[in-house]
Amino acid sequence: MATQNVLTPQSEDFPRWYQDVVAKAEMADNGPVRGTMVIRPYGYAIWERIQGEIDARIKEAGAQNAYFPLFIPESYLSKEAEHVEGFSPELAVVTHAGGEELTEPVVVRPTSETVIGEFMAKWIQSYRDLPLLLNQWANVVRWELRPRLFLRSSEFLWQEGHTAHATLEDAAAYAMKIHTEVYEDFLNEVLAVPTFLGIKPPRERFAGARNTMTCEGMMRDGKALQMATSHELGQNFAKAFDIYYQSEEGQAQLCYTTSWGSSTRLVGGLIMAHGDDRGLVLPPRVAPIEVIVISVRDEPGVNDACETVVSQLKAVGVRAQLDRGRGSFGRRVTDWEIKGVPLRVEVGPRDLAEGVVSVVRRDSGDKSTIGVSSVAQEVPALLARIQSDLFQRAKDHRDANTCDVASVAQAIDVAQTGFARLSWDLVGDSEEAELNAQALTIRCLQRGDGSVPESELEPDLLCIVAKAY
RNA sequence: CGGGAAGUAGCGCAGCUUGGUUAGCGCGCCUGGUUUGGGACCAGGAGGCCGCGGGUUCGAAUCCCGCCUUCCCGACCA
Repeated sequence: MATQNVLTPQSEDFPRWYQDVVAKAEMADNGPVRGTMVIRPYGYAIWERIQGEIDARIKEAGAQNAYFPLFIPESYLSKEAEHVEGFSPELAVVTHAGGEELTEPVVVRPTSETVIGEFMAKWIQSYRDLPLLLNQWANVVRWELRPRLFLRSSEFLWQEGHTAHATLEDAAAYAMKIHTEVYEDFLNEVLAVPTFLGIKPPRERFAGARNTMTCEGMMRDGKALQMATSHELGQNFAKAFDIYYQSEEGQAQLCYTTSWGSSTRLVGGLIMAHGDDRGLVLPPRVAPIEVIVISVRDEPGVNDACETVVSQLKAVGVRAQLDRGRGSFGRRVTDWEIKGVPLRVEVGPRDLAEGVVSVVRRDSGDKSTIGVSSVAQEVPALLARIQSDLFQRAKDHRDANTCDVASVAQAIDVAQTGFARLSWDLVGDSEEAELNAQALTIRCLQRGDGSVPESELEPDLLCIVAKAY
């Protein structure tokens, strides 16, 4: 029987394909309140793997986890002028509680610079208290105008790091450290998504920051997605919240702070960076199930062999799960493909008679047989291969769809289907407005060698222009 | 929030123009049986405030008004 489309093909309607995958892979549902999201177990399992990998890197970078309240006094937001201006339009504000009107409304945090700043001021006395390196895993609320599951929901889950330092140089170096050693490393090594690192042009900066860094990934449709961000906040928040320390010389000095975050949007990016017309394609390192072992027939000899294979895989640390045959074989295969399980092991009587099992890669569809006794040896290597092939495939796709251009007009043309890279000198205010009018944005600024500049004023910078999610 | 489209069973849709008995179809779901190497088949069955509220009418899924939600394109954004 011919395989037919279970999902809308990407080429026909990419946004529709995305929604089909989210629904059919059982990742998430819309919540009852506009813009909210119910994350289903399979989607949440992916998020938990993302959390684990990012959390380990954050701790390796020296930050500690803490937790701050969901509710923030409205007055805190107003303490930093740009910050309040940036976030006011999308705040959810609680005016009534306990059956009474509150004397001061409280906002549901859209981000936590303000509360954390308040407590940093309390906790920091001396230069010996610096740097103070904090992170929290939390939910935040931003009343978005156009929500999309995972990519932009009114409430989302994220980690937000907040640090205070004695000097600008130290703060800048730490923000960069997080950007490369946590975010870039995670995106490349775990999500298998190559990214362009750079700084945001002034107009796209975080509200209250003096510099915003970004990791921009390319989706299968050529659009950009900001996958993580790090901000140097200078002394803006330190001034607003009186974050002072006493220096070695006994002087009161203002701190320099940073903040940095990554969210459940990463799940959306993961879907769009690797997925194909058959559904999700998960890199093994984020896959809750790396290997699905399918019994072709629900009969004792086959089932016993399946269990042996699963336990051998688990013994070498592979996340393997058994699908014992209930329902048709084709149906089960299709379901696991939609869910993006990287490797499928098919165990059936014909193969077993020859002492082998069939192994099929989700990413390439390549099918091979391996001896039952060598499964535990060969599968981990195969998974590693899939991981690196997926990264390479994503990189090839990105590079093939990134073009150097010499004018804004060419950039507008190229950025319809990919990234355009051009000299930042060519883009003034009116050119930027021209791009924006075409639904294009400057995703980031880079040096010629692809490294991250310190400011937009450096000479000879390049900018990457694209449509974005 | 502006422009467009749409809300009828879990999902996808027909019916509405021209109001009229018990509102249909496909997939899915349940039961039994036969199946299982790429979305199986047969038989039986369950499941509906036709998005919400109001109006017109003897009578509304159908006509009118308001609202809500979802999707697409913008502005905002992780």
